[in-house]
Amino acid sequence: MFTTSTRKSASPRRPRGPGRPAGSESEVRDSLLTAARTLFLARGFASVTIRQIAAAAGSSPATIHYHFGDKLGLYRTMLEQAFAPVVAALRELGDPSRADQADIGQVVRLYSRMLAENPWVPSLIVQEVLAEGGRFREQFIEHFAGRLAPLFVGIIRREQAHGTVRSDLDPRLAALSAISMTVFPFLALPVTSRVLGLSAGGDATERLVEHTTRVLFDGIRAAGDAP
Amino acid sequence: MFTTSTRKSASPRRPRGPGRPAGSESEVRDSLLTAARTLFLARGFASVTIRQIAAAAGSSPATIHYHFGDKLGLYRTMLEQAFAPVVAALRELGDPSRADQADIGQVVRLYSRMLAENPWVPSLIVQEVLAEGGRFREQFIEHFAGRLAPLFVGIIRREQAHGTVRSDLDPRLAALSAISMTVFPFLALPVTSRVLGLSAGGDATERLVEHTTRVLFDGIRAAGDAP
DNA sequence: TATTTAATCAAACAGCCGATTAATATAGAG
DNA sequence: CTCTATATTAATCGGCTGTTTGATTAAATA
Repeated sequence: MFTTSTRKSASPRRPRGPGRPAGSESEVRDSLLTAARTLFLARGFASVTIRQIAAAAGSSPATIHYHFGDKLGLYRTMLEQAFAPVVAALRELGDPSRADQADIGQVVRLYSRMLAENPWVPSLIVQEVLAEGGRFREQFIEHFAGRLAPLFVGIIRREQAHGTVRSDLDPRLAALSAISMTVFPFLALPVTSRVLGLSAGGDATERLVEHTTRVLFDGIRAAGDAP
Repeated sequence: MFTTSTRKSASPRRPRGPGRPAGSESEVRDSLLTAARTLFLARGFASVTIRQIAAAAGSSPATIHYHFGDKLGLYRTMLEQAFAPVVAALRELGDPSRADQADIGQVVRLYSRMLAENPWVPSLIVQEVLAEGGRFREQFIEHFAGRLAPLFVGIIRREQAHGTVRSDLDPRLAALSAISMTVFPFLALPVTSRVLGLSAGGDATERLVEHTTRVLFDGIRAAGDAP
């Protein structure tokens, strides 16, 4: 057997190994972010290891440290990237120039569609916002809930002044009811899909939105029934 | 200095150490369960270590293994004990002899009070039922959601037949709306307390229940407004 | 009283975690 | 062509995890 024991750079295409890879553009960073997105948003920050992410991306833990410093740095970078379109979509909702024209039904519809199109948002809210010790609660309150909740309350107050919403309701509780009916069905989908047979596809979402707005505005009581 | 280097059992009351403790009744098992209850239900199964539980109970990890086999055994035993009163309270609700008399308002009130009186239930639902990989989802569906959801739907169907609930609603979606408005406010309390200034005490709970039933039955639209 | 059984803990174990180091290989600048 | 900067990995580090072992002490039994 002709063994060449000391091949310096004998193989022009190593399958894997240390050293800068051939090719000018680095694709490893992006694939790490993609893998992190999939795993973090499905299973939460704590229960995903950087070894799992590196393996899913076909890379190594040290490369994560090289590009992102540490696990939290990767998480933050991934979150910013994932949230960018959602932030953009919701920013126009908070735009004061059109906020004083929006009605609750429109807000509910917009929010529901956002949740349906980004199924990882409910998962993130459950694992990193509502759960004790969640690593995203502060930012979520500062950037989203803290702005959207007053927006909701403001819209309801305005509609109460216009006479289109009953004035015997606490506007904060009315906002809470609207948010509950809008958000909870997406959080509880893993359970309701099995105990109520509900699904999540585009058609089901539109039916849910229509139902939610109807119940929110008019309730479930039969018309002829006395209050 | 008179040093007695080999005292065999010189101290009749050691503060702590190996060996069977004096006294016929074992209190260590109970204190372990109490500590596990506090820590598990606040922070979830995964992020609590058995060393933390043992330390909080003034015991040792090996004693946990002796009484409960392993970490999951302790968790299960604690859950059964904690859920016993809740199971008992909800069982009478599912009792067929009175289920055909209950109306949705009563169910919402009962469920809300149960959530308010057992603040760890919302925490458990978030961390171990809704979260991906939660260790309680299957049991929760089997013992609770799987029975209560059909109960809800059944009540709504019956009230639709009686003409007290509008018949143009999908009863499953109507049940979902009722559950959403009942449960979500308790799950989201860590957020809503800060962005809406809501609290959780007994008075606030009663106001919330009254508001929820009102919105659920009659909606938020002003009476004079045309649908 | 002698022996077995029950209950407890300190110490150690194997395994996984995030993070670091040192080696290595390419790209690009001078 | 040489040298430095960049990008990557294998191997390792200290630390923490759930679990196990063995010693130790009291209670129960005979």
